[in-house]
Amino acid sequence: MITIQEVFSIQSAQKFFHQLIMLYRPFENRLNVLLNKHNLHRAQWTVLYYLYNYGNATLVEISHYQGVEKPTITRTFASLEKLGYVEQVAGKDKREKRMQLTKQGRAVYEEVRVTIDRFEMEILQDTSEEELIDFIRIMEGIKNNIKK
Amino acid sequence: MITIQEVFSIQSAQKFFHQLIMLYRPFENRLNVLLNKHNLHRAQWTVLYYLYNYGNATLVEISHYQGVEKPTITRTFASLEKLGYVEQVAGKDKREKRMQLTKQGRAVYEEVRVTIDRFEMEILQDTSEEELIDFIRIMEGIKNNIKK
DNA sequence: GGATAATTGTTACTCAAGATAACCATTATC
DNA sequence: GATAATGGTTATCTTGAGTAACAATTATCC
Repeated sequence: MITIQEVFSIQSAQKFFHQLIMLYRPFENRLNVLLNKHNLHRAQWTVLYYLYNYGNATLVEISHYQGVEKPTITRTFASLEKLGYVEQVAGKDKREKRMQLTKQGRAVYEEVRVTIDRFEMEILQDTSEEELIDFIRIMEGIKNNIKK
Repeated sequence: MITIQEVFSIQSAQKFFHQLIMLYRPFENRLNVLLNKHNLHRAQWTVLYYLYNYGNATLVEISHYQGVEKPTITRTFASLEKLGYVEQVAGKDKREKRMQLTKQGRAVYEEVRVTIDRFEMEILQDTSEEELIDFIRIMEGIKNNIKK
């Protein structure tokens, strides 16, 4: 039984999904332009973000968090290690490869952070704090529904 | 001069951006799983969406709309043409290559639409119509700010 | 306590989707 | 009519992801 209310919802949902897709690509483009100036890419940046905010992590942790497969993170770790931005920490296992930011990695993160913050403020200039908080809450809910 | 209010905003903005990135990837994964059942990918689907809702379009139109370069759309058009989902329409130019959905293309769109709608409803189940509409409005604003 | 299962990570290979650069036709403009 | 702009293509490269198969280590279960 389809009600008028549900019909409206389907249309809004369609529009929402389409907007999300259409928003993401130009957003990632702009982000990558900023990151390229620091010889970084989006995938590396998200790992730096995680390590900066959560201390250290294993490959499996990050791959779960980001919803990608393990080999993807293996490569990202390897590239960040090569750049000297991350290093290994002893885990409780011989299997575990626990990573954390190096001093240089933290410095780079903070440097790039300034650029990204400026970009964020530019993009979100018309958005109020309240809207942003609502937005974040909704996104978290959606993310949980996706992972189910 | 940084006020407390602005400091909060920066933190919200950081979180917002991170959530957007973290949301998008699993979302695209799930979407692609659905689309793969119909031998489609996200990039093709967005073109089908555009043509279904806007009638017909040139390569340049779509590349502007999606914020990607022309060669990307050349390939997407080519693959959709090969599948028999789109066809050329006469434009006002000999240069223009104006595309529209074929009968089959429209049928496929509508068929896939049902699957996608179900997915959308599942993901957005906790979100109200009002929140959705707010969300769409904010995303449109952000998209405009990005394109500047 | 030892066989089996699970976990952590890697390597090799493939693919989607995008970018850039250089180019050809065609149409506009000066 | 020469030059610039527009629409589109081709060739080549890169990022970032996936799958499959595997090795090493640790947990579990009989």
